[in-house]
Amino acid sequence: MLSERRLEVLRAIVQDYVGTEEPVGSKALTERHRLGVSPATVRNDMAVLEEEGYIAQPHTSAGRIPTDKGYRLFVDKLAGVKPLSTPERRAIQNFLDGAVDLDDVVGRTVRLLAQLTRQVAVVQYPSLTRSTVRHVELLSLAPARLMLVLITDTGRVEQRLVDCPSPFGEASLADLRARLNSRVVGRRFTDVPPLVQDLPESFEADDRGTVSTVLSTLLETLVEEAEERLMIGGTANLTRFGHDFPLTIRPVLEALEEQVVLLKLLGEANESGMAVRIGHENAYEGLNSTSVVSVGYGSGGETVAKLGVVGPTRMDYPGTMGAVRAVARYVGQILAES
Amino acid sequence: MLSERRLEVLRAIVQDYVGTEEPVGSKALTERHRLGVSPATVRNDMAVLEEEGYIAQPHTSAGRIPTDKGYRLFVDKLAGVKPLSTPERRAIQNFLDGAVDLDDVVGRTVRLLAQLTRQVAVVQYPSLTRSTVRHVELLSLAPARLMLVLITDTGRVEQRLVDCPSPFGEASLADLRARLNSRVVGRRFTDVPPLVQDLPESFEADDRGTVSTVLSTLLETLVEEAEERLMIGGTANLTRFGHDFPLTIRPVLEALEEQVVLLKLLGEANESGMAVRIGHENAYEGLNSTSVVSVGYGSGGETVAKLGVVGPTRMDYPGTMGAVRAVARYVGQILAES
DNA sequence: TCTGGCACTCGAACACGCAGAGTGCCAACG
DNA sequence: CGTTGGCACTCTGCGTGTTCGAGTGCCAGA
Repeated sequence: MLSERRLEVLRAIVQDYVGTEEPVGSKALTERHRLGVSPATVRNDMAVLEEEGYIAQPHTSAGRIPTDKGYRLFVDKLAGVKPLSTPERRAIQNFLDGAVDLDDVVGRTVRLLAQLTRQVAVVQYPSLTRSTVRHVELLSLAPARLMLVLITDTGRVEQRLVDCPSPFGEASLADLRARLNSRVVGRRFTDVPPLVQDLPESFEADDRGTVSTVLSTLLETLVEEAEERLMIGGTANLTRFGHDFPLTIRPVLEALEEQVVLLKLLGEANESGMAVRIGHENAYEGLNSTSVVSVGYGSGGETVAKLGVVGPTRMDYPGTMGAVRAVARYVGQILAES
Repeated sequence: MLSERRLEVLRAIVQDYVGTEEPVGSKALTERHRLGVSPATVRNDMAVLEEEGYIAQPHTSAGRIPTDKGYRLFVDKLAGVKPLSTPERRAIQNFLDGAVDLDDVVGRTVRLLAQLTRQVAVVQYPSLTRSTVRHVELLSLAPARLMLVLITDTGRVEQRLVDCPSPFGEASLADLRARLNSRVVGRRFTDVPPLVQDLPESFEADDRGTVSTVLSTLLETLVEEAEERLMIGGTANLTRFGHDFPLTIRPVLEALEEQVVLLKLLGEANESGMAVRIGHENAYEGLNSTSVVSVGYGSGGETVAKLGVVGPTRMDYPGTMGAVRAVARYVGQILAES
């Protein structure tokens, strides 16, 4: 176990490096932090920290920079979550309150998060899997063509065209609509399949084919939506990375276009709290030099989706975590209200 | 007017520069193109071209690179649109045919375009302004709360919550739904307002407030959708820009996040054909070192939206224009089928 | 009008030297 | 034993000077 002072030295290194983006040496450390010891002592401590793998030197005779392991220790033991200032909180709330629909909520959230953290923001649309059905609507577009519209309690709407095997009368349509709704409204998506399985049987032989088709389209929609949507913003912040440009930024941009990768990444967020994945802790190779801070959000204690930011491992963790948490909280509130 | 050979020299310069990304000199030109004259002659021609503003030297004693004006001439007079190969066409069609809904069509289109041109692709969702109404649905969520769902002929669905000033019975609801649909189905969005203006009058006094609210929400939806949605892809291709990185890429990323800017940009696409905006021809400053190739697409001769790519001014214009045009054509077909 | 030749210019690449920052180690001190 | 000051060493970064080569402009001649 590292002594108290050595931890303090590590904290100082992380803070300075995050601020200056330059390797930090022993002398500068003692000047900028009240460690109460001389540079020589700090040097000894640094040697130990390096041996343990918490810090490293880019080249001989340069200052030290934290390793992924060092950041990990910093996040776990040395840093709190920095709460936002009251004006910041107020600004968040005002900004989010202006949203008119779900797209707008997500859009505003992503811009807000990007601006607040000055990093790339990723927001997942509220998940359908956890949602409940608010309404199912069936519309007749042509004699043998229906449109199925599904409305969720998070305000999301999905529509599908259905080609019927045989013409379907208005009366049957109204009947199906009524029965379908009475069975599934208020139910969770995952609970729906068994509830509608026997529906075709109660219809006339002529209509059974169509009813089955409608049902399978409905179930398909639920499943397909497990592949969920994302919104991304703040990519211009990537240019702040600094030195070794194209090499760093390219794989990140590529990763951001791979929705699957991002969803997996967000998915790793711990159910309860916030997840911080640092550098190589990210399974996806392109993000090995970035950290991902993610958290779930939702209304009424239930997590309906995740959001987070992607930035350089050299980021202001307390501030970022504070911003991410605060935004998630307010989005949850907004969703609960609508 | 420039002589035939000088135009030929300009074409050669553009082609070589696009290929090599390096300033091209007189000697290299004569080696790589059968111009039939000596380097010295080419030098004289280059001096003229430079005087006229078609090419420039980065520094004295470097080769020449085309200016925006040079590219303009190249695009207008010297280059055709390079048609895609048959396998390419087939690949496009196969790829787009797999789409299941509108989101998917747009998503696939953007990926396709980015991959084909190796540049940033921008695709606008089919516009509502030009669309017609396929169906309006009203659902009762609570005694004084409705949901308005609007379905367009391009398969797009928009929903809005409506808080009623007074409770609204099922009978009135059905009545309103029927009358509304009989008036607006098949109509263009822009034609709708006058058609529904007198609707409230035909309802009971108690319900007029609600009917007005519903109508204004509907009209609002139409207007709001003038602010249309976009999908963007292929941003990782920006890293191919090369040398002077952060300076070039940053404003482009910023522009890409400003949907308003992009919409305006696409909007400039000529009704009939393709638009190519080169460098400083772009009104938006951040895109001064890029070119935008855009074109409208739609089903049945009608343009419902635009799509295009953003890339360095040093791009393969014939190839890019060919790809953009081909993709637009196939997307139009797909939309017409669904 | 085109061509070959020639002097000139300028940027890229490389070597050199210097200053500054930072380290590791050691001996001395409390 | 932990801490401290001192010292020699090792790098990187930067500015300078030099060379090399590509490319130009101009001119005289075909």
